[in-house]
Amino acid sequence: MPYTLHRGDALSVLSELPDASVDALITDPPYNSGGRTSSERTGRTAKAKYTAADAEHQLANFPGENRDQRSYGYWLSLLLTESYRATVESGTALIFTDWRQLPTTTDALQAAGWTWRGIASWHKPVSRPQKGRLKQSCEYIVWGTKGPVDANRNTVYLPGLYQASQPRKGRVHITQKPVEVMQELVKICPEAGTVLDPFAGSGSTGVAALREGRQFVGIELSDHYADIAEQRMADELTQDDFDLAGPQE
Amino acid sequence: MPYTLHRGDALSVLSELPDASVDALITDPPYNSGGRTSSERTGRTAKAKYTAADAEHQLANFPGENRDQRSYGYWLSLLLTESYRATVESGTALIFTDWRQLPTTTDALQAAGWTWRGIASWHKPVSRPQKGRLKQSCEYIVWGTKGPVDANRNTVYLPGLYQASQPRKGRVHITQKPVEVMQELVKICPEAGTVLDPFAGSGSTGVAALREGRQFVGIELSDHYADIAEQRMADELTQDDFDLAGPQE
DNA sequence: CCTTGCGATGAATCCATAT
DNA sequence: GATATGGATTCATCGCAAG
Repeated sequence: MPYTLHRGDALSVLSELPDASVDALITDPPYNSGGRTSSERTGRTAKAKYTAADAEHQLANFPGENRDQRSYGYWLSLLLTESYRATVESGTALIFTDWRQLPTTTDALQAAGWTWRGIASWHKPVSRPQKGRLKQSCEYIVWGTKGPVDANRNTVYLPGLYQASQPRKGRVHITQKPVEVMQELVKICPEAGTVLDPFAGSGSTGVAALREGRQFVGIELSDHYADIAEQRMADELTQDDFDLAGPQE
Repeated sequence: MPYTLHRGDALSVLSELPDASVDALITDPPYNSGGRTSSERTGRTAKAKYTAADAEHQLANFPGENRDQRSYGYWLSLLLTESYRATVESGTALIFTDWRQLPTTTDALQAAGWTWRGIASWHKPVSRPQKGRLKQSCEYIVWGTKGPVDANRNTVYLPGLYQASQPRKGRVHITQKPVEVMQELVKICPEAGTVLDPFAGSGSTGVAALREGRQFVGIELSDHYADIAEQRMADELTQDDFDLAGPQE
């Protein structure tokens, strides 16, 4: 089976993963931002913060959006420390973040022992303009490695800017990432290596990993989203088998 | 005269500017990054750090690249504090930075009293790819305001991503910014308002401000670059007059 | 005027060697 | 042992000249 999906809290499950068992950590943790005051950030649900009041979709809420600034940094450090342990030498971490949490994320990454290597941008062409302001049309991918970069182990050349709109049709998660972007990013993991995503959500990272011939280990707390992720990954494999065998006559 | 160029150290000259005399701070300070060890960062010239070993151009060096990490943050805070004082209420700051100094820049901005509002990206299509890595193809624009955003004062909608290559033809500064990008950015300053750039360099911000009908106050330490900036801005005005009057017959 | 081809370049990063 | 210097890497893009 090229993928495993654990159900439970990210930190608890991570602590049970064996040392040096994955090649790349690629994840999109809850941002705990989206609000000017502490109470706006911590007292509201993800859905209230990240979806417009007039949005008509009925996407499910997700947990883990109630930390204040300090505890967010602390919690993220713990998480990245456990992930570091589970990653092989010269393995890579790619962490999605928004502008507000970017400095905290680079701090937490380094606090956890990773060598910070840079920032890439994900540009979302469809985003709301605001009068008298610069549009917040990018999210950011903070990346680093466990020790030195091994150019023999990983021979791809990846871009520093990814452009794609959030999925609209068939979207099942509020902050779902486009699979085409994730497919590019999983190439940072050596072929047939293992990608870890402790916040699997609706499973886009897993789908992308499978499509690119990587193994996948995911963790998801919410049963609602874990069910969706399992289904999407299973469909992906069936589709692959179909492609390989061709239609039966 | 729609522009003024002071020659001297940014901090010293800033301290002599009157309170609330400019509408927007738009600048590209020296980054003091580039290098893994302290001595690599502080002991080498800008040219040694930021130009490829095989480059054939002979652009002049620029000063101010010898601060270590802590003093960079301290110095930038002082600078942004003085700029804050010189800026009107609801005025805007746009500060260029690279990935390494981005967290320090957001800290310094806030330490100086500005309200941090976001990050925009400048994507440079021409940048060196590297094996096993994500390309560093973006620089970042950290932006904030002095107090609340006043949407009546400033009615433009600005993008969050700017794509343009560094000037190639006629480039005079190692880190010269494309005028078309700066022309977009100066629109954050109300029409006929004043843009301040304490690191004027070869004067691209000034040229952009003049083209967009904004006043400009610049500061530049190096006489070499101050001469170039004066010339470029003077040419810009002559060109404008020419455009307005049409060719003489 | 448009197309093709060639050459130069990058706010980079790292390793090997010298001091 | 820490720091300084030199050289190799790599490709999308852009300027320019030729066709």
